[in-house]
Amino acid sequence: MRLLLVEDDARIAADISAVLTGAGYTVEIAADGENAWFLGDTEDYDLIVLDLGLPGMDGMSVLKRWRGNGRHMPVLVLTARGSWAERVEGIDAGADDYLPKPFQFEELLARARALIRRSVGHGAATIAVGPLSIDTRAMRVSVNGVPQALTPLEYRLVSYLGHHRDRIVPPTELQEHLYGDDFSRDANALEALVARLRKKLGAVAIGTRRGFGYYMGENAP
Amino acid sequence: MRLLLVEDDARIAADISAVLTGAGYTVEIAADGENAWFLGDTEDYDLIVLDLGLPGMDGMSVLKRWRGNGRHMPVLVLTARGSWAERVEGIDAGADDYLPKPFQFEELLARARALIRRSVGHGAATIAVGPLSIDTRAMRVSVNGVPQALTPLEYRLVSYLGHHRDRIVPPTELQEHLYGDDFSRDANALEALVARLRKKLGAVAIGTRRGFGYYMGENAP
DNA sequence: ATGAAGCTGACAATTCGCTGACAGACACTG
DNA sequence: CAGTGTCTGTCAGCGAATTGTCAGCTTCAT
Repeated sequence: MRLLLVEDDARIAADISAVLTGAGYTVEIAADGENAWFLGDTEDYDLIVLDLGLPGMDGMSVLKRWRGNGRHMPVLVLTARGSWAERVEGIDAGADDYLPKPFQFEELLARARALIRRSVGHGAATIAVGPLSIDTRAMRVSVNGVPQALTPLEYRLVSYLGHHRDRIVPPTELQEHLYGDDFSRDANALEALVARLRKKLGAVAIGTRRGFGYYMGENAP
Repeated sequence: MRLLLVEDDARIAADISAVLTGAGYTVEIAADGENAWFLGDTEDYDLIVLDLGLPGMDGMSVLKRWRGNGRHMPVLVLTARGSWAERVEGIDAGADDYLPKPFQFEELLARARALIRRSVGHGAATIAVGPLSIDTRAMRVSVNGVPQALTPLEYRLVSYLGHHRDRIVPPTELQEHLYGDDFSRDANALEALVARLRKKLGAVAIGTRRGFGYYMGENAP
């Protein structure tokens, strides 16, 4: 899962980023409105955490411009405490959820999970695909009810494919979501990762559509 | 189920009460500390929802006096957000759970249900995980019945993991709960703490899922 | 048939978590 | 006030798990 964190205070940004990274997300940071707008408009994120009150372009304007351009990724807005007017304005601007500052990191994670789930159309904390079940809260994957020992990277891949079940996911998209900005990796790293996963979960767990990408779930040609 | 709601703001009290009543609970309201203490000490409730910052006797003192008198009904404390010191003090005073304000009513209900379930399940005060038993009231941990001398920080870690048994707790979450917003500590501090604990409680007490976090209880693999 | 795309096993580099030693902060005691 | 002991953060080094890379192989589409 790839997140964009828009926050101008470097220290706060580092803290939040650490928490999100610890929860298994790939986090990129934008420190001002211009940059945030550009990244949000051109890149593909699973969630954007947007702090209002930025230098440069105002956070609310950034959000409005994204929505105006038809970008509809989930956006979680961090607001000042008790600012009701801001909330209302934000709802109109197209925010998906709010978190008044200061907040518990745990709550940020819970809301992030909820938003990501909702955005891809699943209501439950556990996603079931064929013989697999993915518990996004315990970060555990079971095959026919038997829990599997997955490494963090493996889990992130399964989780992403599970959230986008029945859809072909191009390798480039997967690389972006797994590795973020870091382009240093060989394309083969992903293939090796898939191979290791299939060995653990069974060959049927992840399908390949040659020339297009990988998928989980039903996707017969 | 009979609940006591301790809240001085009449409007907020009415709102919360309506929600709880709607969920099928019988709700009584105490608007100040003296009254709350009297009711909690003489009546029998399945759960007490306690807002701190009351007129008259302070909420924390009320809680301490209840516990001092041997009353051990579950208490859910509503705290100001981000007040780490308050939380720690509350743990010591004997609170069973926390909810930072403002909160979603849905979450209040969920936590209330969990607390009530837990309290009827096994006497509330002790959590048993494998060879460990954690007496949350006496703040004492035993291994196979043998009491262990734990330092305050060690106890807080065990207690937190015990309350979240069978769940992977990411290191960032633990750091937040142990150290509050102060992220200046080296990540290694937590690891050192875990190492010391394992030396006291036995290596099996706390498990590690590399790349994910720590856990107590069943969580293989 | 043939080249491209994808798979796989082996190996190496890197990261992560554990541990023992040490030091500063603090409280308690004589 | 000095001395002592406890608690906890920091450091450095070790071992192991994780992950990237490479080379050769298989499969597929045209």
